Amino acid sequence: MGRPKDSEMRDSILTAAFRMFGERGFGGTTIKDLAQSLDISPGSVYTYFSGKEELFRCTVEEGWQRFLLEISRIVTAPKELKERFDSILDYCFESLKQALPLLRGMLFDSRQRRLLHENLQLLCQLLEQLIREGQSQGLIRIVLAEEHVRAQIKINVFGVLSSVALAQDETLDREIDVVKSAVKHLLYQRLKLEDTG
Amino acid sequence: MGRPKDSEMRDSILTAAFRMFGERGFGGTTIKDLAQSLDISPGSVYTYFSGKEELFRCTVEEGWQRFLLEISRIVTAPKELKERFDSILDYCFESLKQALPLLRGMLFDSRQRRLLHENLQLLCQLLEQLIREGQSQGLIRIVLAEEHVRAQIKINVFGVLSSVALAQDETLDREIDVVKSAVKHLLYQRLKLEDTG
Amino acid sequence: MGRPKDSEMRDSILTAAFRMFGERGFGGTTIKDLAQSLDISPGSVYTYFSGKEELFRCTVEEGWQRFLLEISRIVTAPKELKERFDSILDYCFESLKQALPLLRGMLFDSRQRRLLHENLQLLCQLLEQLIREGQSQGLIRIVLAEEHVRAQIKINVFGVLSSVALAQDETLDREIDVVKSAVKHLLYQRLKLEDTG
Amino acid sequence: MGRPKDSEMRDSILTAAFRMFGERGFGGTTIKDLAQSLDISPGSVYTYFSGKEELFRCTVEEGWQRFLLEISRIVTAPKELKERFDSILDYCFESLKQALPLLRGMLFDSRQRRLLHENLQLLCQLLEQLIREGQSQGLIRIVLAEEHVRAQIKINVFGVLSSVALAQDETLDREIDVVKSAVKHLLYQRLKLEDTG
DNA sequence: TATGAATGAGCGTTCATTCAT
DNA sequence: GATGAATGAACGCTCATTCAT
Repeated sequence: MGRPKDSEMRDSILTAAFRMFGERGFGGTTIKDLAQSLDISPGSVYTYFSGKEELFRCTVEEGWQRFLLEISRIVTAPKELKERFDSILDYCFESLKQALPLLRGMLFDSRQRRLLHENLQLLCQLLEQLIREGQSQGLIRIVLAEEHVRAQIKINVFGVLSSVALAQDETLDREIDVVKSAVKHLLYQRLKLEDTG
Repeated sequence: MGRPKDSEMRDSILTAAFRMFGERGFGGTTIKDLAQSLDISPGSVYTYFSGKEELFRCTVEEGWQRFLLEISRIVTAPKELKERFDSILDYCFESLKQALPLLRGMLFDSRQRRLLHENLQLLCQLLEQLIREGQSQGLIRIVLAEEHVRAQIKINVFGVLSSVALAQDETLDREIDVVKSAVKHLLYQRLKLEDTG
Repeated sequence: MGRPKDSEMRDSILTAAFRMFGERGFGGTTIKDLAQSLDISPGSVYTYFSGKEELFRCTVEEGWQRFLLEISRIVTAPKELKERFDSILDYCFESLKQALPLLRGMLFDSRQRRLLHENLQLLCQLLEQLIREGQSQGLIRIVLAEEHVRAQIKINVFGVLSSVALAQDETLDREIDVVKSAVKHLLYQRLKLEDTG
Repeated sequence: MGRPKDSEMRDSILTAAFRMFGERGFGGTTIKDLAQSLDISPGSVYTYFSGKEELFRCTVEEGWQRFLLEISRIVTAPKELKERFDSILDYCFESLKQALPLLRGMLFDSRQRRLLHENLQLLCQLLEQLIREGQSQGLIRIVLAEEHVRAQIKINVFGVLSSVALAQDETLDREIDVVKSAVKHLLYQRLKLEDTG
């Protein structure tokens, strides 16, 4: 009996792809280099994925689906608004840290632009839902036109992502901390919540 | 042989490169296609630039230098703070519209990450300078820690750029209008300025 | 390890190879597909054959040997000349129908040229033997130089094979009928035999 | 000015392709080997042909068109029937000698089967036209059903081609002579023409 | 200077073959 | 014996770069 075509190697490839696509982008990543980094042969990649594009898509989709599902879970949880905001902030920045290579990979290839935009929009919608709830509970300090609220959410979400994604690796952790802290302040100001961070 | 200066051809190449890098990204642009669009031979490109990478770098740098110089000029102009903010907003969004292809080219290629980050940081610094001036004049409503101000500038600058860059072409103009309007509102709130936009 | 003899598996592989080489040619047939069609693993093929080339050679040889043995049996059977010619025609065209895929496989791969030529020559020799017998019995209408007889046999044998092999699949059955009928007429003319077909 | 993209190199490639496709078939010919045989780089082939398939098609089509045009010219020439038959025989076998590599290339790749069959059918039609003329002039000894005449032409044309194409190179010239002589005899018998060959 | 045909390293991908299980 | 995941050489093809003209 040959070795099982189970998920061990497949996961190894996804992990390595996750890192390499992030470091070099889609175009900058070659199957040969990817295989070499795993000490396997280029051909082996094709045992688990039908091609480079599919490998990228799998790498991306799995992560986003898990992420958005969790955010959705937090948004609809039967908890205080503040607690949910805190959870989301924590989870988002934790995920950002972990998924950064892949997010860079998406940012760095135009073919993935639509995919990234759509997934970020879904995140914005979930956040907007939470903010609307806050407004209806009278917790939102400043009332803006719906369009402006939406735009500010978007600018902040995209801004956090891109400012972190474009940061140099040496300053990455500090960048994330600073950005997270700033977002928290902004949020608490807007929501009349006390800053406990 | 060095690069001939003051050459019209060099500028033509930069202009065509600006457009093509933006439309197709770095990897999607071939020297042959670029040359064909100018009715010159591929070899001629190498008379003015040592290679594709340098051409990209030059295309980017020239644009950014012009842009940052103008911003700097506005920041230090002997005018009311509000007027200078308005000018900057107008000029930034106008430039964003025009330079979007190239900005996407930078965003979509990991090799250009550092370059884009550095230039955006320079823009942030100029904006921060203006805001500090507003603070010292007592025009800033809410006083934040220096670090938070800096982070919020960055998030907004990067957020504006990336939300526009990732937008689909069909919704681009509307996206820019909405984002610009939202940024203006935010700014005027913070600066105790009256919204006249 | 050598080839196991008397193995059912070996025969199964040869049968499947016969069909697949014919349908897709040598280059178009992959060991993996062949194995899949038999619900065995690619590696198992190598238990019975040392490689793809040997498998092809074996597939071809076995068929030809069976075919030529039967032709030889008919030629030397103690029957009327006409009856033997009729039997040969029937058997040849029946075999042509069945073996066509493989014959195409041989025709469509230059590596098999010699093999095909040799086997067709053997068939020609058997037919010539029969015709010589007819000549010696005074049944042949026109006496040609030995060389011309041999050449005409060859042209007809090769012509029948290649005109059928090159026919499109939709017109194949009709092509075979027409060619067989024409060959029969020719033969009966030459042999002063009555056409009863 | 660079070197002209004129027909010299293109013709060299066609000539080399003609030989190599013939020797090894389509699948057996690699662009790298082809280029090496010409002492050029693989990439250069793509300066003149968009790919391997197009190169093959060009190699084939050019030859066949020239050939069929000449046959057509002979068939319709204002000359004696016998003279035209002689010319055709001479030209066909001369062409066969010269084009053999390519014909083998077509025979040895199933993708080209239809192309070869169609072109051979066109040749058969031209020959049939000539034979019909002979019949109407009362020069044909034996009258067969139209279908049988057509089939016999086809068998002979395909038979000549394939018996020569499958011959080993060492016996090629002799094979061609013998086959040509046999065809001539057959033809003269049928046409009540005197054999002067 | 300008040219553009020639170059050749390197790409994604295929598949006959091997060998640890 | 049978397995099938792993292998890696080789494929067709691309395109940044060079250099004879």
